[in-house]
Amino acid sequence: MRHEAKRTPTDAVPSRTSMHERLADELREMIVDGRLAPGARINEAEVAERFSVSRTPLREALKVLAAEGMVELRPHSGARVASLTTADLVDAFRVIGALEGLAGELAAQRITEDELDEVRHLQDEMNEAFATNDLARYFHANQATHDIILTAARNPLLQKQYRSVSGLLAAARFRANLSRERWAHALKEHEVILALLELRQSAQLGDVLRAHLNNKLESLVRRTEASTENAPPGKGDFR
Amino acid sequence: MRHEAKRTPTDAVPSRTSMHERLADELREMIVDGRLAPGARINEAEVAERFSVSRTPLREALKVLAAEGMVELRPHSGARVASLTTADLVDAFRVIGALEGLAGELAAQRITEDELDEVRHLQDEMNEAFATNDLARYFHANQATHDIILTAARNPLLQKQYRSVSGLLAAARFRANLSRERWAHALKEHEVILALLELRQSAQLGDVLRAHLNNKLESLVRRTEASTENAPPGKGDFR
DNA sequence: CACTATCAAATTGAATTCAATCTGAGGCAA
DNA sequence: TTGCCTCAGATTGAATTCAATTTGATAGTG
Repeated sequence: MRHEAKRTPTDAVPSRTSMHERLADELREMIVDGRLAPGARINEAEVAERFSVSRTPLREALKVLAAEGMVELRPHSGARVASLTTADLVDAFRVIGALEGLAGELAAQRITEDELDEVRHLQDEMNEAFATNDLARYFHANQATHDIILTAARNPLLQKQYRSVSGLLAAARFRANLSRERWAHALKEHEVILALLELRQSAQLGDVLRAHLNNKLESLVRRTEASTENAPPGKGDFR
Repeated sequence: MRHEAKRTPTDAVPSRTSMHERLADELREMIVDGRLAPGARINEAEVAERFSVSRTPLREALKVLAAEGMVELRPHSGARVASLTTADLVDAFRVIGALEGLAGELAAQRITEDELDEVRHLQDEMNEAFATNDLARYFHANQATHDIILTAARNPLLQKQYRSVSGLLAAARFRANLSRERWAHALKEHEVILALLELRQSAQLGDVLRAHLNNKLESLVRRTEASTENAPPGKGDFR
């Protein structure tokens, strides 16, 4: 029955998502993009004040982030942005590898022609980035590619798990600073990935993606075993 | 008989873990073992009353469980125990497969002799269970085996992710009711698993475990495509 | 000087209170 | 009857309040 549509005052009305969810999203973003550094203390009163909410929904958000591993909660002490040890990083890489392998297997079966086109385009972009030595652009196109694969897998749970772990890695400010050599190698790997997607070789793509991530891991380990760098504590604190 | 000077120790002592954590654990357990059925409504006041706490920590626990996918929160309506569609089940199985494959790869490299002994013992137990047609005992030994593998992988993040997804499956009351034939097949697979663990064939074990899970998935799909069974709503509600 | 004990201020944990929204039973008109 | 409307009670969402614990500064002691 058609009744006169109610007004939907989009900005006067309390958003349709709950407070704690928006807070969790916002904080997660701040952690992932580095505005909140690993180890940084999170003072409930301060953050609540900054977001103009009470501590109640903020604490709910912190609990969720703690469950995701983004923050550490110590009883009666506060919440801190999680700071991963090198071992944690390696663990996370392995899990990401397994998940990305599965994503590849599924994507090879399910990717659409449109999505394949996007991947091809991103492939070109990565090559250009390599030619012009534009690392940032390469990283961007690289991540976009993996994102398409993840989407093409059509498995929401996989997406959630992947993004969760990938967020942890991003928060750790891990940056695979490529040698020119490894960069070229990665490009080759991406060619294979695209080819296998086009050929819809599910199992092989899974293997290649697992290997791809393993390579990244190896280079990470090699780099880290020399320099044990820690994020300067207190940086990015809320106070 | 002496009168108790204090309340029962269990609820008087300020436990080391926070309230919301214990609540989340308790509720998760209730969901996983079926005391709370999929789709069951969770009334905050009732549950809070039952656990003798205020709604505040309970709501925190519910948020965490929602993030894990164990409950669904609808704004201003209540929380319900998540009820997975068949598609969700398939998705979860695939993710579990990927994670278990990784666990196998790592376990093959890291399992201790003691742990191997445990696996051997459980192997015997599974065989006996098969001989005596004791399904419950088989399931138990089977899960214990996978648990050892997961432990032997020495990757806490992997463990967390695995348990999270595996909890979802358990909550869905999925039960691989084995035909005698598939049961025998599964036993064979377990022999291979043990052998590869002993031989420390990492990659092969990964493949076998992924295949093992895929087989389970296939049998699930085959069974489900005939009968679309839904849990009776309202069963196991808190009210 | 190093080390410990102490205690007020700061901070977190949880209960209570208040506000917003939903649900469902009954009334009413077609 | 059937369908819609209304409104009170139930329920959830968030703020506030109160209690418990930690922290850090300070003073005292060997």
